[in-house]
Amino acid sequence: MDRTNTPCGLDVALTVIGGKWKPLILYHVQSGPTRFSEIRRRVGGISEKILIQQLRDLVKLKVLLRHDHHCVPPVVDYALTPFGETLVKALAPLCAWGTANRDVVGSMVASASSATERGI
Amino acid sequence: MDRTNTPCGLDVALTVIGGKWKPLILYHVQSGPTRFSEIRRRVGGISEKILIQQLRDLVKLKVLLRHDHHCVPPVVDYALTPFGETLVKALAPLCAWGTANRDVVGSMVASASSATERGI
DNA sequence: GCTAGAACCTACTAAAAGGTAAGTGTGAGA
DNA sequence: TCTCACACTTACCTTTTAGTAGGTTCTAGC
Repeated sequence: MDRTNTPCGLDVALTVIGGKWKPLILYHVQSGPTRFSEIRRRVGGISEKILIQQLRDLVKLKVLLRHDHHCVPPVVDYALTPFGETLVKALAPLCAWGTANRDVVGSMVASASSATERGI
Repeated sequence: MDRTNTPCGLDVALTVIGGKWKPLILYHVQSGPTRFSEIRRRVGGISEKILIQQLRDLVKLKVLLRHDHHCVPPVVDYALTPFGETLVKALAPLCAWGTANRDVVGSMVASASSATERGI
């Protein structure tokens, strides 16, 4: 899915934060370096496989920095890069919008799906 | 995919603008009421089925307003609602971020995929 | 010795999203 | 009459994304 060649920058942004869990990961990592297991606990409901996959994606995109402490048992933490911080800053208004409109959107999603379930 | 019950508002926002084409649709509609065929031409590369699906989603979420002129051959246009405009405003910084970082992200996506293609 | 926890990996499966190709009814222009 | 454009709909297929269930290597604690 190459969405990096359109007039609208949102496509670029969505290649970075698209997916079910990436925004949540970013949200829970912005407070500072966070360990893998800590992210998993905070996010909740995510499988390890998916979490690793998404973290790797974000590292490849240079949004997150992976810091392996090279000890046994393993200790690894993830933190925002400066680039990642610019992204999080750009994300803030959208996050606020979502928070302000959670109930509105939630009820509309619910009514839309119940309507289609009833075949309307 | 219910993402409307998390501490982070981004999930709410992504239920609205998630998907391959929605941001692009929003982008091309923000200038004023736009006809279906005009949106299709502007977006480019989208199939009619998907465009209709996405437009319907956005109408259900009360982000867009569908105006059917009830004439034959059919004339229908889509415009942002006031609610949709608050969303577009919240989206602006992210859009700017994407535009500013298109080349950076694009090259990183490219190098990441070529790396995996080579089995690295 | 046995278990738990750390941070992963691998195969397989399920669900969601997107895409293709066809068809609908109508009227204006060639 | 024939075709085109309009705004869709339907059935079917492919791709992408997410989830499940197992395994690995190592150490500390019981």
